[in-house]
Amino acid sequence: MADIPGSAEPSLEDQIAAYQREFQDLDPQVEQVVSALSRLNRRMNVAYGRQTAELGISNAEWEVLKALVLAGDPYRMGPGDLAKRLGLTPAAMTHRIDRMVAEGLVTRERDESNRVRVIVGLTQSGRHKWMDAMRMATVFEEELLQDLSAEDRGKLGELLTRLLRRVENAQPDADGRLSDLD
Amino acid sequence: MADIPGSAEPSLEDQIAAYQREFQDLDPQVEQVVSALSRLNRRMNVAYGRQTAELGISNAEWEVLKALVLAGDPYRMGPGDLAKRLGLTPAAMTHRIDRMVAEGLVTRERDESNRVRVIVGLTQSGRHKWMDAMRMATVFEEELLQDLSAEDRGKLGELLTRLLRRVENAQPDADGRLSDLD
DNA sequence: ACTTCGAAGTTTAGAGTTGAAGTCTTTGAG
DNA sequence: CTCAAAGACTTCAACTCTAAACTTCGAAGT
Repeated sequence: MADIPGSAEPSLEDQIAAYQREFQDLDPQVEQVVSALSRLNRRMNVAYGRQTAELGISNAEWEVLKALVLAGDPYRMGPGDLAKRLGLTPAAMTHRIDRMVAEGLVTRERDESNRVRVIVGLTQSGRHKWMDAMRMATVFEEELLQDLSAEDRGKLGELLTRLLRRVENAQPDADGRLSDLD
Repeated sequence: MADIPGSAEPSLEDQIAAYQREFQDLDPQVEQVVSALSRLNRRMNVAYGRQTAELGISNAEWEVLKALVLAGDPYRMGPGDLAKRLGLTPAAMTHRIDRMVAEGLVTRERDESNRVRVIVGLTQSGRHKWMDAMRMATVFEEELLQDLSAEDRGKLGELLTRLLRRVENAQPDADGRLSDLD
């Protein structure tokens, strides 16, 4: 038959076993953490993608809405700042805003006090979309953590935050291009 | 001056505070876990990207090498299986393989026993690249977890694995398209 | 055998991104 | 006051991915 061996997605355990087989100096405990983290994050993004798709927006658009809402009250930012925040090039931001203006999620106006600048503002519709997406996301997240006791949740948050702090201190924003936002 | 308010990346705490300000029914403990997870994963990918770039390959190419190595001894897979494994469309896989063949990282041959099939195989050079990338990755990962005791590492791995299991049971591979691999 | 169906890869068209070049304001040095 | 340099955004060309059409080979039915 000469079947090609591996194909469908292996279980986490099988994968770690494969890593150890192919690469001796590997701490399985470390690999467990790293692989689970990566895989979990991926699955979560798939879930978010499904939810935003249901609302008729893309994940990319959701991120722009998030950035604007989290910016606070006037809900306005310049394209350049948005680009930095989302980890995109300004060019990509220009196009993304084009689309979102066409869909009525944001507005684009020139800053009258400094006519080089552009201001992107959230529309009512954009704000509502964000709220809807947020409601769906929190339901999903609550469900995800359902099996964990309050204590475990706290511990998990603390451990992750410690790791995060370590990475952020090690590579202090470097080029400023960090991709997606939370 | 009329400066646009938010711009550079906020700290994790500030961001969670912003979420609570804009969206009342939010469990801060849940949000802490989710945001830290997402952010950490992102930073790690940036780090991996820098490392693979140093070796002259892209993150995308690294993933193909990983899949082939983890497949085990003959280090061969069909493009379709590779695509499923990496969460790409077969079309994207075709192009990716084109590039990697040109760079000498993999070979492409027709399966003589079934001439519809194609077999992608790892070259010596591809295997070495993977080894080099792996060495760099493990150094980084070890450093990342440096502050955590063995006990904490175990606990973290266990908690993440529990979450992962929950997500995987909830959405059992759905379309089979899950994007990147660990 | 002949024909049809299905599976595996490739090709093509379109969406989205990047890096580099271009445009238009603002700033500041002479 | 003028003009060069810097900054903010946009435009352009090249690249990568997706979805859908297409090609080819193999398997199964009649």
